[in-house]
Amino acid sequence: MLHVDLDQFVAAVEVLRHPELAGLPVIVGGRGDPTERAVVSTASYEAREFGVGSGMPLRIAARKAPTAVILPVDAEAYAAASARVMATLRSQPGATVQLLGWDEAFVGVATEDPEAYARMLQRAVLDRTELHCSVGIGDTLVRAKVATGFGKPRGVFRLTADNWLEVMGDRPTIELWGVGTKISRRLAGLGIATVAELAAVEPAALVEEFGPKMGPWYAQLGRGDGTDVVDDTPWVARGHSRETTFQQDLTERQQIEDAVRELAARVLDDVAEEGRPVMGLTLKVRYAPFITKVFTKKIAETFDRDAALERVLELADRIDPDRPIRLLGLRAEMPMPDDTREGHTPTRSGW
DNA sequence: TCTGGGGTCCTAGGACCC
DNA sequence: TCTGGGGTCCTAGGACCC
Repeated sequence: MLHVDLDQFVAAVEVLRHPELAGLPVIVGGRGDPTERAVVSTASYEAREFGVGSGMPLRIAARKAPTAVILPVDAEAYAAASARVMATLRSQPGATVQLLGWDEAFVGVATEDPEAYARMLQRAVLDRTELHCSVGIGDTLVRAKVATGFGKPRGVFRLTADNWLEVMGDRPTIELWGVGTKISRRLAGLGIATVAELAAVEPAALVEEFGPKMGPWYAQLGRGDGTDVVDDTPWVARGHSRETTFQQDLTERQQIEDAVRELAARVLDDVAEEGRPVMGLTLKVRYAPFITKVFTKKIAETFDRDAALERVLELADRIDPDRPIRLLGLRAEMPMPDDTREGHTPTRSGW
């Protein structure tokens, strides 16, 4: 199968409608104001030359790239561009498309010449959307996804059981899809630093450290193994959430209650729009950069907005009003129509 | 002059039941 | 005269992804 990833997607969409920005360092993040608490969504390749990357505080990005053009996030524009890209992929002969996000998808297809098919996809996307993409080819989803990184920008790369260790073996485990800073550090603590070392480990040996599911899962990741099925079942959200980071910390009781009510309205509207009930609530409170508390409440399934709001306010009673509040978040969980899957391996998108 | 916002899934521990 | 063992549900927290 193939994995398609748009190159610097958000920045590319902005350049399309602001052609004068072509070739300039462009940073998209927050409301486009580098004095605010916000982070970089995407940086153009020119901006990356300055050491700017996604997830970086906007304030720091602006300091590193003083000449960069900083634009606000325009989610609707990216969603529209994304829809055109995905429609293009779906219209290709024999293609099964599994979305991974705004700018990524797996494409399942039976073909004798996947490289030619990949080039054909790139051409079709460019013709219809003026956007460039990179394509990974693999015999598992994991290998296809990792392969794309070697194809960037605008290229094609293939990873299979035959060349996986040759290409990935000496690289640190953090380069695997699903291994981040924490896990790579814990693996290193077990003497496992490289992909080859992870691939060689007995899956059961990782159970003690990572648990019955994640332990064997990481061993499998090291080998690049996993499913090779592209699943185009339409995605159904498990829940909806909203978060707000306040530009100035909240300190007054009334401010806090107002903020909770506003958050609840937005989240419950999202749920109501789908015509689905709420069955769980999670309130997140950040008192300081690293002190976050979550309060969870399972509730009787309800379509009643006022009833749900009551439960939100009950959770909010647990907020400590004497500590300044930097962030509030609320998540509503919805029952899954047919949630009877059992004995599943971890199923984060694409797994 | 640090660290957004919207998602997913897993794990551990306590409560409770038989 | 002292605490087994299996199971489920719930809550809180952690980790990762784009």
